[in-house]
Amino acid sequence: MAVDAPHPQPTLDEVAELAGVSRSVASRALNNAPHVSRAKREAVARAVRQLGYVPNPTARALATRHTGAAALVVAGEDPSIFADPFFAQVIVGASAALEEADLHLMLCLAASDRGRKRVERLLRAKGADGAMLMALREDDPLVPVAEQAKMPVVFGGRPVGPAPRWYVDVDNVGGAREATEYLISRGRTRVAMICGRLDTEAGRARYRGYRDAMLAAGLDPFPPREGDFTEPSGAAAMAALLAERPDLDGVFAANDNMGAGALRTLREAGRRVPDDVSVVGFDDLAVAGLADPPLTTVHQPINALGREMARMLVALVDGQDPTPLILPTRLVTRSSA
Amino acid sequence: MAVDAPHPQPTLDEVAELAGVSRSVASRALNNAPHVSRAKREAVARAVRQLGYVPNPTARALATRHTGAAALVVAGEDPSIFADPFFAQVIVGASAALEEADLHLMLCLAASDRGRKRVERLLRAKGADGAMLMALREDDPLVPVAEQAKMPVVFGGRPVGPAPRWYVDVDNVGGAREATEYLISRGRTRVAMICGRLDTEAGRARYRGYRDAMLAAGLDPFPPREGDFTEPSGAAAMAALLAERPDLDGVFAANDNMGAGALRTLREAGRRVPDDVSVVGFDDLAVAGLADPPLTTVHQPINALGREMARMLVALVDGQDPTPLILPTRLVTRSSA
DNA sequence: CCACAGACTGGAAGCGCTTCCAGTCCTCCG
DNA sequence: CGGAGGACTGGAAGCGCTTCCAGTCTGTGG
Repeated sequence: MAVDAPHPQPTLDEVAELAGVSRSVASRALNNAPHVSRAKREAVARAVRQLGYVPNPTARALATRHTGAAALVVAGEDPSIFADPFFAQVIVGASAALEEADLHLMLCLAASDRGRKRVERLLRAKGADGAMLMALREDDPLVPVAEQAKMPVVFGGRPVGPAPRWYVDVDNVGGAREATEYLISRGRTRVAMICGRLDTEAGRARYRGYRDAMLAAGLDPFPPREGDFTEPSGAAAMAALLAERPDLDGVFAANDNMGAGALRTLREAGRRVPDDVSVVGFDDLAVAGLADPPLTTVHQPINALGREMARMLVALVDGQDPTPLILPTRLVTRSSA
Repeated sequence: MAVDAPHPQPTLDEVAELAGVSRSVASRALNNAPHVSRAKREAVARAVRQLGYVPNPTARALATRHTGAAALVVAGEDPSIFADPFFAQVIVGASAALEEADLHLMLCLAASDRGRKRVERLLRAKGADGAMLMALREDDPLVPVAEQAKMPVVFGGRPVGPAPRWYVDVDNVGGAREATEYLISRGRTRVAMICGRLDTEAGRARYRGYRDAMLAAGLDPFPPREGDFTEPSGAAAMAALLAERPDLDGVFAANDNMGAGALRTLREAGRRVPDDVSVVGFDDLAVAGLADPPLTTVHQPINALGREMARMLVALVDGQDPTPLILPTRLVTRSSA
């Protein structure tokens, strides 16, 4: 039963007074730290209940120098990048892991200049205990910001350039290679690739995997045909590819969205999938299963990506020094190849 | 050029000292408050630059009693509800509006018991300046929590039961009515509905709109056939419906996911869409355009929903008293009906 | 019976910033 | 030329919590 508190928001002092102990003891009791007798511990608990006391996180943060929050910043020059269900899954994973460490999640969409400025402030001012950075592009203005950060930073997906100290990534090269090898194993020899943006490491790595597999099989890799990870860009790339190389018999798309776009173009062009052209995607998002025909694709553990990023960050905040992590991918065969 | 600061993290005191002013003046200069001469203002600015000073948000929060953050909490008993791209769009809208008010976004996925506990703490302890609540179900444990909140709370979508003081919602009834009327106008007379969860207000309202339209046209509304807003549940509901009423010629699905599921079942059952059966969805998410055939659906302004929620919250934090808002929907015709 | 660990305790000093308030210094008007 | 306003200024008191530290109070072994 709630009792009217003297103040709208009771403070630790009032709890201490009601419990008949000093503020120090009350504080220790609250954080169940040692050096508090059983009796006082209970008295404090009682007072807390009676007053409906909840510690003020801000004050605690100021005293402990820990905010109790971790930031997840999603870069990209356009906020709509966040509409990709990929991020939602990362968030679910990260959120669960942070919850275990009792950290809150601050989500920063750093698309605009203003947004980036705010992230910079946050990182330099210790507005959180740590940060996870995702979707950085080549020469992303957030890279120097990350270096200036006054807190640990974990990258989700390596940025282009030298690998950072801490990151979690997915085996993009291996996944792309496997996808391409699969197409080749199905007898495809003229396999094109619709790349993702080549100013992202994922985009590059997936093309590398494709090229490696093609070369290893003694086939000619197609030059990179760049899309921007969206469905329309995949459709457009497919159309261009078809015009240039009408004889192609396989396509590896750097993600499912573009794969779905490719399927649409192929359908409209009257090519049968997989009979005339086989298609493989990457990501294994819902769209892959919904596409027509359902898209064979490279599954990446997105949820785990978020979870491991968060865990790594928690370890760092705890003063440990975790090692980078690369998560495995796996081919999921459906009917498009 | 960065200069080594005396402390790893310079404080306002050091800035003041370097600028040769008192801390009060430095503080005022920083927040460009009045009563600071031009000269000192500049001196402070110079010192800030020289020291690379960034104010500590926590200390500021403690002093001002404003955290500078707003919480967006997504209820639901299963974290995977968040995978619905709907939320990503809300976030993009809310994030942009919060950015304008210079508030950070804390994202709380309150699916687990533990998660709810943390939300409760956050709301009762003033861990943020305000909160936006979404996806509450009937008798959601978060409703009482919201009432105890020591901060303004805006609801995204009315919860079941009495309307809260502040909310932003979409015209679910009107949208559903329009969708149903459209089906009827296309000559459909045996129109079934695949409802969303009826323990949500959106689920109920959309069924109400459907029923209203049917009755107004002198047709018999089907009893509610409940799904849970996912694609498989839509497919299952469609199968059940087909078994029960093989003669149906129209289906209104309470969202696009279920609409897509219905399309799949219809295709597998050999029914032609829209020739044999017309289908209309709700949401106008990407899946609607990607479905086969592309889904006619009720567009709801999801981005605006997030934006307006955030704006309303900002107004409340500023001490204003905004009025609830209901956003209009609009029918988007594609080829499924 | 006394000295001494060791468990408790509470006073006090912060954490870094805002803001009230009493004072100082000008300037301008009557 | 005196005094009333104003514009500035900086000292000091918080915001609510943690934590160091010196002191108190046990109980125990010698």
